[in-house]
Amino acid sequence: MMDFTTHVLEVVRKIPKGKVMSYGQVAAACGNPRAARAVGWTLRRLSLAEETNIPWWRVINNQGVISIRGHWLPAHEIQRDLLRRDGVSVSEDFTVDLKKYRL
DNA sequence: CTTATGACTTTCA
DNA sequence: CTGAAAGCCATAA
Repeated sequence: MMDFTTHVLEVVRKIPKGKVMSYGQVAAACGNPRAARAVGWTLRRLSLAEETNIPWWRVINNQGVISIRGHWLPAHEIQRDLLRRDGVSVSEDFTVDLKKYRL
């Protein structure tokens, strides 16, 4: 049994290209559908750790919107570009069609 | 062990 | 539709 953090990293790393996953979805994959906040906490730690090996940009909230509040860098802009690079259409409001891209 | 925080989610107005 | 509040989980101090 992996730790919650490790499990989250594994799940996020397994996200297929052209698809997006919500924090709640990732948390559910870890066995705790309510631990979405914990997922965000862990991923935030990753960005700071420079461990960009993980497609954290494919992880968004259940609304299909990039809720990053930009504390250290304009992640929302970078994330939109990365998602577009993956073939995901992102609106100007940083909204993604979960109906199509939600895994 | 207790308190505080956070890239969330859901429900009510 | 938009806005605010409460709830739940994990990590850090």
